[in-house]
Amino acid sequence: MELVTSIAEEKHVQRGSLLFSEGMPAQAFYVIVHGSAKIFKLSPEGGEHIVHIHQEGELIAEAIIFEFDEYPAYCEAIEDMDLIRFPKNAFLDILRKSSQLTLNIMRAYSRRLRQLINKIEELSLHDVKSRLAAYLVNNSEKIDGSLVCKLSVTKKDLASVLGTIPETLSRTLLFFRREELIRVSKDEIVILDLKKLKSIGAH
Amino acid sequence: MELVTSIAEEKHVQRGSLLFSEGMPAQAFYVIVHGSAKIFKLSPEGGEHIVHIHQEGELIAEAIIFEFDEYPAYCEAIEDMDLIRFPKNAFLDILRKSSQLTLNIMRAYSRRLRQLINKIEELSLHDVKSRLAAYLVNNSEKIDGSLVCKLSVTKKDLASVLGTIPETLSRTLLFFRREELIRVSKDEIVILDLKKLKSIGAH
DNA sequence: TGTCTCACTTGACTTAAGTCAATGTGATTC
DNA sequence: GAATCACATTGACTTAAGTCAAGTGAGACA
Repeated sequence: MELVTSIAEEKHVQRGSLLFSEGMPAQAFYVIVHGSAKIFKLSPEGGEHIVHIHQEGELIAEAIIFEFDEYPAYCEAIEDMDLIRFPKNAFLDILRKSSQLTLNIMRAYSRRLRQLINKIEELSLHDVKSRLAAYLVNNSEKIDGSLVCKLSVTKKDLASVLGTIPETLSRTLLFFRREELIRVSKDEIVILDLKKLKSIGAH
Repeated sequence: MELVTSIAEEKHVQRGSLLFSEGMPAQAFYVIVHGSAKIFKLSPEGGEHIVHIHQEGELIAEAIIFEFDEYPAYCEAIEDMDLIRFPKNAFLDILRKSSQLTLNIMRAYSRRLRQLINKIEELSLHDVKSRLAAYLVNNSEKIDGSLVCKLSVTKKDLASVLGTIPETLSRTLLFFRREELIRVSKDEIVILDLKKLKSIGAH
């Protein structure tokens, strides 16, 4: 583990700028010390689709260790980020010797795999109403008696995470509001009827 | 590696029967020696969505090594299968000692991750026409001068792989036929205009 | 050989969700 | 405080793709 620290470098990325672009030579992966970032793909028409949003403490692009010569997507800072950078080749050398470390990374892989499989299930099996309902249920926390879903990203980004567009998200939120399932304020959504949301989320 | 062989067991599964079901205790993962299988999820209405189709030589459910106590999806044999079964706990013990093996497994993980990310991109960024076109382009092989996509699965299953339904697949194939991009026979599709298909696939 | 059963196809209809366009809102900057 | 800019909302319209239903074709099995 000391070896790992010895190859690590600090890095800072400002909100709105790219950590890497799709197609760039992939020479390093990162851990977020502070801040957040979105991983996204661009459609030929320029529409972006967010594959994942990374928060503090998470690994970014660790898949490049084995598989990729180029980054397979874009990564843009949502907030200013402090990062630790791990050069790929130096890291691989260490991996060959260590064992517990590889186990930890594999655990991270497994988790990511599960998330992706769930996401595929959502996209192909459920409509936007269900996807939003499931998101709200899974991302809410109890704050003095009521369930609240903090909007850590803009609605535009949330739409992209859900595999839709801002207009549709807006309309779906409106629908939920009219049904009195939620109450929406600037940066949070209060859940009024968890049971109904859950049943919509399960479709 | 001899250790690994020592914990392995043979297993046979007949076409149409389940290797495991979603929610079953996950005590082992498998390698396909012969045959093929589909990994799928069920919607509440009973519709199935195929997440992946595994062929000879591939690992099945290796993600359960770390992450899952229960299988996260269904697995059904498409053809009769000969398998090698690896009990999870015995395998984990070996992993802790070996290093090259973990590297190989991680490489498999990375590959799977990339496939899933591509699939998410496809589902959320592209329509059925593009998805089918991309599938045909990526799954065809040159057989005496002409590009052919062997249908190793039924059209029903192919539809599910593409995140759609048989009716829509049928119509889309009809559309491609009318445009003279492909010629469809019982169990294979001949590609007549690769360039146009590619441009549709890229959307 | 017929019939049973699937897989597949095709048609008519419906609908979820996207596009385009207009307008509103809230934060930042000069 | 006015101006700007991106995000957000809402309306009118379009369309891809799903549902439902009817019909075709081909292999399996008695």
